[in-house]
Amino acid sequence: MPAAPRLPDGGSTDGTLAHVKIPLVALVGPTATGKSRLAVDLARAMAARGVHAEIVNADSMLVYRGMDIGTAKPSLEERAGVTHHLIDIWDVTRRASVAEFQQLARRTIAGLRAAGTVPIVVGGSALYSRAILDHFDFPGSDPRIRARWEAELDRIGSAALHARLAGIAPDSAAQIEPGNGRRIVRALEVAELTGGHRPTLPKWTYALDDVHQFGLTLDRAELDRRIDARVDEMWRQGLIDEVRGLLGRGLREGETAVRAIGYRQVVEYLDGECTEDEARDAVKRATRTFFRKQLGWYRRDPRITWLEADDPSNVPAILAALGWSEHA
RNA sequence: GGCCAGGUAGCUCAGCUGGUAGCAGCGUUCGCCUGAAAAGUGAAAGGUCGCCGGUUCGACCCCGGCCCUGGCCA
Repeated sequence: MPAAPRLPDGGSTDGTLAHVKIPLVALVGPTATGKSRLAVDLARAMAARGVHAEIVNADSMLVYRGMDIGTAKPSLEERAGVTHHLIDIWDVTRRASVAEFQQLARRTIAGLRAAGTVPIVVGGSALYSRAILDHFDFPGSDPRIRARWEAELDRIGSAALHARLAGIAPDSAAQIEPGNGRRIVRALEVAELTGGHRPTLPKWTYALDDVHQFGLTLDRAELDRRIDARVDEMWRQGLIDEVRGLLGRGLREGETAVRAIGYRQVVEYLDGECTEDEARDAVKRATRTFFRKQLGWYRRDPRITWLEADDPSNVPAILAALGWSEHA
């Protein structure tokens, strides 16, 4: 049994945590801004104050075992002894699911808090972090129903399927563009499953208590440069070999892992669809596009406190925001 | 030096045997987003069509000259 944490506000610990508020820190923001690093630094800074903190991954691709280089997964050294949850939990053949991840993450967070440990949720997958922190209820899923509608999509096309949806669930149809086959299929699945309409994005209200969300930001041009350098570094570290190995473990059979930036393009190269240089450029481009898309999600969230990437005062700033000032 | 091909959106190109250009691809910007989300999807902004002159009612497209690029021959 670990000892009850000593709280930085000087409060006495009597062995019960019922009266203690354990905050949740969430670090979000675009890729390559140093979220993982900051999370570890923060956890260690907390540890130095006698507060135990652990990291909960909220990145859709770090969950896959063997996808290390291309996902910039923090190495054991980089984790520096801080416990990370929900990394390397699935094989690449497994189809990812936000709803399932939400369950896992919430359970993990609840467990940590119950033990007096501060959860630091880190990840650049906006839907994932929102599903964890916000009011998200997923209506359920049925593979057979899904497969049937997917087959129908292949048969008649998205526009025609959209028309079908309009007849079944007009509200859902009105929210989905006729070209968006994937979402149309899902809406039909939900309609059939529940008889109702699919839910839409919730307001900016946390479902969990005492959430403190911080976003890392960086000048776009600088981020572009950083991404180029990082992709080159991935190549040097052997991304292609990593992908080769994963192909032997069924990467191609999975539906989500193969879509990951870096992996998709290298698979295309290995399939002879493009040259190695073209693949590398494609990875850079895709990553740049990706972070712009991430920015779109986060900059709309009014709850996020923004921090400049790599600013050495970020850790103290976060601690101060939690009310744990330096000389408390 | 000669010959050939070409100089059209930020990039790669399409186009018209003359009536001021393309829903093009990539990029950029902005938007949507509840079980694949590093996914999926919608829209917008970008061009004095290498330069100068000529022919013509009118030229990006025809003619002449020049500049530049690539290739071939010397």
